[in-house]
Amino acid sequence: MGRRSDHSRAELEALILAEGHRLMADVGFARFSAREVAKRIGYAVGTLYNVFGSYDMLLAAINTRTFELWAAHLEDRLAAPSAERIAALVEGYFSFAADNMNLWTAIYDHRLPLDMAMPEALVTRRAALTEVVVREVAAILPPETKDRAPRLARSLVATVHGHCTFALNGSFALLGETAPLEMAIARVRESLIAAGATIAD
Amino acid sequence: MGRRSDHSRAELEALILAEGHRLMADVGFARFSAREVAKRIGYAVGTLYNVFGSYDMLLAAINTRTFELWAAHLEDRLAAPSAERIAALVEGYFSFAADNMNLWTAIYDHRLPLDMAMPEALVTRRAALTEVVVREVAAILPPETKDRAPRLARSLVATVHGHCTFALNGSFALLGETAPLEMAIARVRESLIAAGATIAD
DNA sequence: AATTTAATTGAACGCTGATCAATTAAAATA
DNA sequence: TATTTTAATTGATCAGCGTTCAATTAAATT
Repeated sequence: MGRRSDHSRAELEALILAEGHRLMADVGFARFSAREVAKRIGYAVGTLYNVFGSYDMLLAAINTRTFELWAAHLEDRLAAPSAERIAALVEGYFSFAADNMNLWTAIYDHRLPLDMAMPEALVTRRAALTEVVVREVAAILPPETKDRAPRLARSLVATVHGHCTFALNGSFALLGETAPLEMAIARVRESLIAAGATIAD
Repeated sequence: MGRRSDHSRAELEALILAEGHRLMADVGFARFSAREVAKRIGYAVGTLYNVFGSYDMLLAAINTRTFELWAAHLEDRLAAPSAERIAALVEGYFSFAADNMNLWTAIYDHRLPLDMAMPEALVTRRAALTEVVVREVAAILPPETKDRAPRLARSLVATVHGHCTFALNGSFALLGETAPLEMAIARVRESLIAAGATIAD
């Protein structure tokens, strides 16, 4: 068939994704552009559209990759926890966001058009992040209430997300708060203890 | 002086702000443009730049107005609370965001360049929102711990913000959560009770 | 009436996402 | 090998964006 480059379709997709992810990390959502990705990999803009279909789908793919790196980061922290596991989880949430601000921010900056659904495959890959938290929450809930872990875990992720957002966008600093991470950990502990969890320290 | 329109400088600023706010509500952050605002009020683009200095400052002004409407909405809910006051506050946070999605979202979509500080006047006006929450939290804390109200209030706002974000961006729905508001209220109550607050219901 | 002053303009610049007829080269066929 | 078919790739083109600033306009001053 008429391909004329060194790359198979799958390789090309991976190439675009890798360079797109790099560009997003470098310049952030507002300055990201498909043209710049194309220029950096030596292809024309049209090729990116052929491979990903639209700008939105390219962004969705890039952000999904970020989700996966984020989940891996959490697992890293849990593999050699420097604190109690729940605190390590919250710290991992924060440190990934802080160390990858542009990537992390892009996840929430990008919204698909209302008439455009996230492909099932991407949904599944993104869900892995929450699943780590569900597992850890279930592990410390009393056996008879473990079925509450999914809902509680999602709610705690939301709690941490809010604190992380305000920490990184400067809202906390503006209001004089100097220890957002400690605040987030405290709120999560309170809710877990209210749910009957047993936490060390 | 050489003004040639019907509007004083202050009136023109108010006109741009009003129309800009309307456009933001209509089309959202991604489709908002200074050119479209100019077209709608019958001025040239350059005039908006003369009045606001930059696109960023126009957006900051529009979002500050949204903050004020939001705070007013909270006070409305508190004036005739349909539930216990803290629950009414959380409900007010959610309902403003849900009823003004484009405006609410724009607050967090827009970030000033790192080398550009938010004007002090705007910071002050935005802070009014948090002050409502600080006041309500202080009112239910034991007298001897009222000095903890500011930090705790900010943290609870972050908690609610996270839940509201996930509720509106579809994260909760995607994970099967159907009652984000109730979740947020539960988390806030747990933290307030842990801090020794007395809450009705 | 002539001059000064300041508000307002809008063409120009370099960028964006998106499209799609034209081009290219590999694969299939004769 | 020569021809035809097929599909990957291109990039000019379009409409739009934020931003600038010399030129224009009209009000205020002299």
